[in-house]
Amino acid sequence: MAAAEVRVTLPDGSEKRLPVGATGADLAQAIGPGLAKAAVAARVDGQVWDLTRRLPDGVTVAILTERDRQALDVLRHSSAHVLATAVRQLFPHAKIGFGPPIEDGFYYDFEVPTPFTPEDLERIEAKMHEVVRADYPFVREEVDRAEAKRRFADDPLKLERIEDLGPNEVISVYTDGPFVDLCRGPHVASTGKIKHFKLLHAAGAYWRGDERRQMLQRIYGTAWFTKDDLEAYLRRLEEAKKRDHRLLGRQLDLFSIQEDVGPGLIFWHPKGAMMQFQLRRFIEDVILERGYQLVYTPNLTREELFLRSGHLPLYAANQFPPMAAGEGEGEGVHYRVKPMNCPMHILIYAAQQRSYRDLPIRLAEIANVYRNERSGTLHGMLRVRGLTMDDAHIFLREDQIEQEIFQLLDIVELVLGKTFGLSYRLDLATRPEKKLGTDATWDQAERALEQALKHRGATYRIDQGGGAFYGPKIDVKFNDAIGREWQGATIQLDFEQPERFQLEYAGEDNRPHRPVMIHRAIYGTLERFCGFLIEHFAGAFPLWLAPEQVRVLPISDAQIPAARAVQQQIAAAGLRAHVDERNETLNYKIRDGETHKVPYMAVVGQREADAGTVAVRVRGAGQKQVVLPVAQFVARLSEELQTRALVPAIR
RNA sequence: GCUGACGUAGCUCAACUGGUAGAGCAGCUGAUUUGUAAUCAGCAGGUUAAGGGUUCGAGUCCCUUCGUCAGCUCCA
Repeated sequence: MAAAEVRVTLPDGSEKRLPVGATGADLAQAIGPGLAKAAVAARVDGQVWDLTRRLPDGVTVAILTERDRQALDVLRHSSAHVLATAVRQLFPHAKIGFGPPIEDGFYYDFEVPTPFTPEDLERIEAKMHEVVRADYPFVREEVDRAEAKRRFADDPLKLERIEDLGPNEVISVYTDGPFVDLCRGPHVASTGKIKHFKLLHAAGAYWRGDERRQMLQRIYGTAWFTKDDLEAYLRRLEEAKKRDHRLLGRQLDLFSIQEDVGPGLIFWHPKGAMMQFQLRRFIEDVILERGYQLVYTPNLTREELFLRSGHLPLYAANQFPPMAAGEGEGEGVHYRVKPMNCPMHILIYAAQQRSYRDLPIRLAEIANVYRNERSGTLHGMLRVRGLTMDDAHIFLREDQIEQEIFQLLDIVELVLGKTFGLSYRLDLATRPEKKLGTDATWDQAERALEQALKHRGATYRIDQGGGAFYGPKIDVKFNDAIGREWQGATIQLDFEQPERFQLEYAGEDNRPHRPVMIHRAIYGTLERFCGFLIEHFAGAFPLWLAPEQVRVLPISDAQIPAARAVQQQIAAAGLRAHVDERNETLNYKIRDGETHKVPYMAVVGQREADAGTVAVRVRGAGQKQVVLPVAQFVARLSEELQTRALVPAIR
């Protein structure tokens, strides 16, 4: 009888009849015992539900198992509740904030009088294991607003949350054993499902991310379905630690930050500077072939320039304060260090009359700019105050925007995709709250970028409110060798500054027209990109970037002259090589070369000296060695260098 | 900027409840002349981040400043 049944559709399109009141768990059981065992949650008409909720008639249901990413989020969300359960037992007066799943785990925010110590975390984790062993079911209840307020009368943060819920929202409450939380859900069936987790660290976090509100104490943890996954994740954290560019930067003598000079200011040591030089040279070649022109502009300017550009009202917090002019100049004259190059390049554009025939005009400058980043945000080379941008500003007609975006995406593909072998994705970042210009120009600019992306056939995501203050942008996000996401390249469209500077070009109609501007960077900044490269390659750079490409190792002093001759042949081919003439054993020199991640070591013993060969040791390849005539060795390396190969030519 | 933790030799780390700063690696010197991831010995190296305070006595306790780290926020 139909009234006693509900009908649900499965993902394969088939239909299943269940008794009224059947839950997701019942459905899984009806499909098969294996699925019932593996089931974590149900996706009901696209929404993830607890397995214990009753299925309405006519819905489409998919049973989520450990293989579904959404199931992992459910597990982590439940883990956050287990964390809160444990914290409430150990700290009964802790007020509870939010506890969502995140990228690789979960967190929960608590308001407590004193921050959690590492010892607290150990105790909390132990208590969590007790909660798991107790295997409390997660019980969902729907309550009305008055009831919700009554239940959370002692939790001001939750009360605030309840106030913010819309009038028609269903208020649900989940209970696991002793712990009750206001929560949308869903959850796993019981706390016993959570087995493989670990608390990672605690840190302060503002309530609702607002720095004017009180600071809560956030505990981060990670949780996985299997022990292997958990261990793999913890290994990944270890791996990330080993790749830390601050550590490798010191070990490989690439860069330093000097307390005497100030935070966020990078000293590029000779080896790091060589990398920067190679990166610069590469990108300059690429853009010069594509119609760009190099310019150099001052680091300082009268601050009126930034008033005119619109920086001062909206960007002053990120700029260093003004400095007075020298003696003899007017009292009121103040200078600023530049945080961006755009106004400078605009002045070059405006320095002469421009014709529609000249456009696009592409002005590029790899220049230092300085931004007064908040001290707490600074981080090695990845977030600095002195930035070397591979910057360019393109002045063009509106009808040229699309073509130019295509060219820029081509450059991104050439540099990030082809040369560095990175996979990346595109974000379209739209107008932020603090912005210049009218909604009409923003509409126009956002539409232009979106059109270009669509016509290109590119896939992209929308980053709502992520744009620059003067215009929307396409941000390029790429992944490194261990799966982390980075941002560098950016393409920004700007209708605003041409307006503010009254830029013009003479059109075909012999009348003045306003050009559009594109701001773009491919590496982003050389600091961040270099920091990324260090972590991505774990310091083992491809040959073309490696500061030291070949180390020639004489086995004893007797082979030093032969080794020097080899070094000269290598250097003559444009490769960076040096001879390790130190009075040490071969083993020592090899260990030193490996720890410094030199791509090739060329061992010269008496046999090689006599035969005109080298015994080549490839970085990381262990004892395996290839004996080659010097000329052949040099030829193979030259090829590897020219092609900017990512894998060694000799293996 | 905010919250918390931290700051000892170039690097990694020691130094009991306050009692004269110590080791390994790196560096220098010498011996050794080495065949694929550390040869041996000796020497040198520090106003314990800076400044102030408490104390007979401070690396250790207190205050201020600077910096670093984990986050929040922000972002190339």
